[in-house]
Amino acid sequence: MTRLAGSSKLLRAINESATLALLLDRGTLTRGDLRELTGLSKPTTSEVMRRLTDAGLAVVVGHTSGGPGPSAEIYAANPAAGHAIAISVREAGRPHLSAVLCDLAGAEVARAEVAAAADPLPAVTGLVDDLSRRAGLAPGSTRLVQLALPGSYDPAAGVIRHIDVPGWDRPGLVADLAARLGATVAADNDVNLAAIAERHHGVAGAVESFALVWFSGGLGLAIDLGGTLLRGARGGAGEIGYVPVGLGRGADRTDLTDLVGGPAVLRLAGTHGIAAATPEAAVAAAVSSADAGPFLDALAERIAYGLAAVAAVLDPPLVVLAGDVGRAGGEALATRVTAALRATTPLDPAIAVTGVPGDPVLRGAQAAANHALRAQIIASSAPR
Amino acid sequence: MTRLAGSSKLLRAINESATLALLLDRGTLTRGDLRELTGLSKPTTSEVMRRLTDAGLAVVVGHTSGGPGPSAEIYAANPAAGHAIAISVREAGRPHLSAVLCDLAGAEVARAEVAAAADPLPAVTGLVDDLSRRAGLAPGSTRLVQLALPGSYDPAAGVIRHIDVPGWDRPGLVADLAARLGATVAADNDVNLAAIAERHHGVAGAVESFALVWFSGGLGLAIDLGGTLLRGARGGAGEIGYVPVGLGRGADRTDLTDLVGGPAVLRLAGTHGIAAATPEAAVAAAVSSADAGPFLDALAERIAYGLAAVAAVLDPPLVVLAGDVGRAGGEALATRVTAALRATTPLDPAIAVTGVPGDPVLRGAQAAANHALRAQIIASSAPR
DNA sequence: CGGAACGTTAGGCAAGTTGGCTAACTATTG
DNA sequence: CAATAGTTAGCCAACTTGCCTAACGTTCCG
Repeated sequence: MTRLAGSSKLLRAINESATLALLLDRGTLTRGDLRELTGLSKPTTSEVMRRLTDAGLAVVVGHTSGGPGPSAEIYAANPAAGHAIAISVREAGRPHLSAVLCDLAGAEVARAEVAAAADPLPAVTGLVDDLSRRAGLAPGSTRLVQLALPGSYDPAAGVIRHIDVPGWDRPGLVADLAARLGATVAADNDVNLAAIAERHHGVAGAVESFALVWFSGGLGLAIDLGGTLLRGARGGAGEIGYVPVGLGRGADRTDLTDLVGGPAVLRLAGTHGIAAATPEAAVAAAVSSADAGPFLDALAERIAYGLAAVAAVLDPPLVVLAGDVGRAGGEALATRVTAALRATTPLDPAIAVTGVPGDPVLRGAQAAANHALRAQIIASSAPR
Repeated sequence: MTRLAGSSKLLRAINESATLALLLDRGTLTRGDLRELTGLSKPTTSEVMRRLTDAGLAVVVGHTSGGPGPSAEIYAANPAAGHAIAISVREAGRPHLSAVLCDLAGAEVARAEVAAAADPLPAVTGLVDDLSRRAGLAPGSTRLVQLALPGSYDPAAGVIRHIDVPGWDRPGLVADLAARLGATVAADNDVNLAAIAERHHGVAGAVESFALVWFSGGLGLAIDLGGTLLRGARGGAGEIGYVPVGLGRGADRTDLTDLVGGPAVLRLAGTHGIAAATPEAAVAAAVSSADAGPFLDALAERIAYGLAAVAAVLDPPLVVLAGDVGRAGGEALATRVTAALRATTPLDPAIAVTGVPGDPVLRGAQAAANHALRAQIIASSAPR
């Protein structure tokens, strides 16, 4: 609980934050709208807007017309009041960075892709400077950088774990980046950010909670509980590759990675006479061919096994199949998984295919960056 | 986000709530302490305390002495400002209710146990009236009733699911109770409430999050994430009895209940030559005997299998073994489970035995009731 | 059909209310 | 006597109510 107490300054700060938050949420509002939404009086609303525009946080974007009376000014949060950069990091032979610079309104201002050098520090700072210059921003005016990582970030220890990209596992890297950039640097798992994209741009817009299963070379799970992501003790929640299958021990031991990890999917495709270079290609081939039902059925059964364990622990109303393999499987795979799950357990979450177009990880990072930037701007409008 | 805006009245409400919350949290405080904690000035602190005492929410409980200057008044939240009742419901041949009435400070005022009639409505109202009368409270002065149920409550549908106690599955029962009692009625799963007890009185006081596994006749899991419990889409989170074991289908299918449910534990004990009437008796016998290692090892291995699935999804820093069987197993079982888990998975949550004495469900319900009552009182001190 | 009157709405200004702060003062106790 | 608890008085900041002006669309009469 926020234990706040204070005097008139606090009141002013509260009212300004509330007004700015409304502008950010709803886009454009007139003074009259704000008056109704905040419950404040006309003079106060005017004063608050005067302060917000003076501070460069709000701008007049138009005038009403058509009705009786004078035209009212339409306000919006100033899109240029802050900028954030989302960076997706992945390993593709060498470190590869995709980045988007967007403004406070969430609009994309600049975009870049680089095959980076080994040392992350100059790679990221160079990318940030490049984007800022191309967007015509003063260097250092980016207030927030969101990293999407193929690993898990432990903020308590300040270290990125389980990451295969060289140089990125150095302790203190995130803090060093923040110091060098003069910006807040947030870091999160790529699958978690894909889940954020799913909530903003995909099929999970309306649900209270959902779980997103990421099938690709690796295997991952993101758990969204009412809009906040579950991260676990050391950022390790959702490592469902370790879910055990059967009671085997030692060499006999089997886990979910052995069942539906990338190599396992390729092997399964092979036993059904489907040869492909990647698991997603194998699944795509199966979906488009006429007689590949048995392969998909077998794969769905394995996926359903993993989902049964997840559903028994979390009981999510919706499970989204994502990642290259999940997307390639499409509705054909989703309906088979649903059937397999219903046949084996009494739990019945809805199963859907990801609805995010393009690069879900970068889109999710962009959404997360924008969200954090808004929170930062709202908080900064209320000093102390 | 609470989007609040307002005038001086809001300020006063904020300051009063903050002060009352501090009193509830810290027990006893002088005006000077409050001044320091809230940052308010001397006259304002006096005014706030005058209002709180006038409203009967705070009382003077003593005076400082020893230092120079006049003695300062020591304030506390008025324990009699509100009362709550915790009721644990279970099936024992016939419906059985255990109840505790406690005041705002959390102190027990009265206690009752009844083997109740079939209809829950008169049983509960009778119990509440009886406790109130014995505590010398005016009828209807109890503002909050917390129910602990061997089932899951779906607040959206207003129905208690998966409950074996006759009469308690009637739709609308909780709302009817609230109307008849003129009080807020909260309902929660008994294992969830045992987890709350574990946080307040047991071994989970300091951790950020933990999972509590309940071994008894049935099998349950409570997930505490930073003090809030995960409940799932339809209150079904933690139904780990459904976690599948191996890829069998149909009659061949095995789940965790078949492995570590009460009957399964009894059977396992039997194969190791231990005969007992209940699973907890079997485990207790094994722990106290010298040569029952093999049984405990086998049981620990099965438990570790279930925990591996839970840990892969949630990555909790701590797992507490609770319920009759978990408590009977004690440290002997916990160390074996730890070893078995380390041997099979790379995940390494700490494993501990429940540290809650007495009836953990009722204690947890009492803690939950007290917490909700405090929130209610704080909220009611800030009108609108 | 054109223009003036009317009603409606945006926004500003002035006076009044509320709540909290500072500073000075009184009272109390080791 | 020195230090501290608590009160009183006056001030300030922020919000509200009520009223005013100006702008705009509509309507109605000449």
